[in-house]
Amino acid sequence: MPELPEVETIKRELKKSLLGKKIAQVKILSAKQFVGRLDKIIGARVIDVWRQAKLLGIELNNGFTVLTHLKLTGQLVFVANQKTSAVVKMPHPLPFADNKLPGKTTRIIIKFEDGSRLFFNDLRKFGWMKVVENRKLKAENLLYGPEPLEKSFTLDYLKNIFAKTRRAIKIVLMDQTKIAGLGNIYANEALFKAGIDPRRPANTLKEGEIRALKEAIVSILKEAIKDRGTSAADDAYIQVNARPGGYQKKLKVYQREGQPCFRCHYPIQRIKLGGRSAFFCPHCQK
DNA sequence: TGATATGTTATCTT
DNA sequence: CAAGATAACATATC
Repeated sequence: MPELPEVETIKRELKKSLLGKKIAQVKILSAKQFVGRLDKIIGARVIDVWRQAKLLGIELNNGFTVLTHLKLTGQLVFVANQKTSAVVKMPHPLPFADNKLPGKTTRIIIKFEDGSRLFFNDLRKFGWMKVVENRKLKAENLLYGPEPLEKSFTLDYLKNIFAKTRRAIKIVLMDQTKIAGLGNIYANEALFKAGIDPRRPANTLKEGEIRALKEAIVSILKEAIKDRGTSAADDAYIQVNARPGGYQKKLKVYQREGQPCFRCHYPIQRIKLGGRSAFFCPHCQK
């Protein structure tokens, strides 16, 4: 599912594809997933594409931004200008989208003046697109903690937030108001790399463990971005060109229940934490 | 067939 | 009241 590295990958590709393009038409096939005034974006040009946490912003030249959250199963696929607007057959299998564009999970289509199209597919309809005036974006920004790949993500900050709660460390890692962009895949992977049991109350972590965890988060996210994200089993995530990412080959614990730990060969366990699956090695993670 | 998975938010509980 | 826990959302898959 799209977490920080996946949304970052989408952002980089979209920026290359969309900069300067003028929105000509928007087809909304699932009304509840498009929020705000459509007339505010027709005729506007894309001047920037940015990411905060798992949120994507497409900034226009008229003071408005199209915010997008992919939630669990959202996909953004860009198809360059074609002569006709007929259905596109994709060269690579498209998870949950019928391998056609538009497909049965296509919810919104943004058409640009040059004939190119951006398809927003979403099997489960949890994702959304929202037209927001730039000056109202600050309210959205306040919802998120520091970005793990920016300077504000310091050891002192982590020591501080962990000391204040006895919630399980994995739940704190996935709390977007504390740290921006970590979801189930990378929270599990980072805890394995740092050798920390996901159930540990956050306020019991020692300074050395927090340092190791911080280092694990940063190195794993960087590596996953380099590999253009994780397209795990039954996962909707694909790149803007519809190809899968590559980091699923490097997963150490996520979706590996019952398989041997790469470090000690003990079977990886799966438990429920806060209603979500936690994968870990009981032997290597204390 | 009914449980399961998933990120976020709304709502309930402690 | 605030922190923490849980339900709700949609829908294909097993």
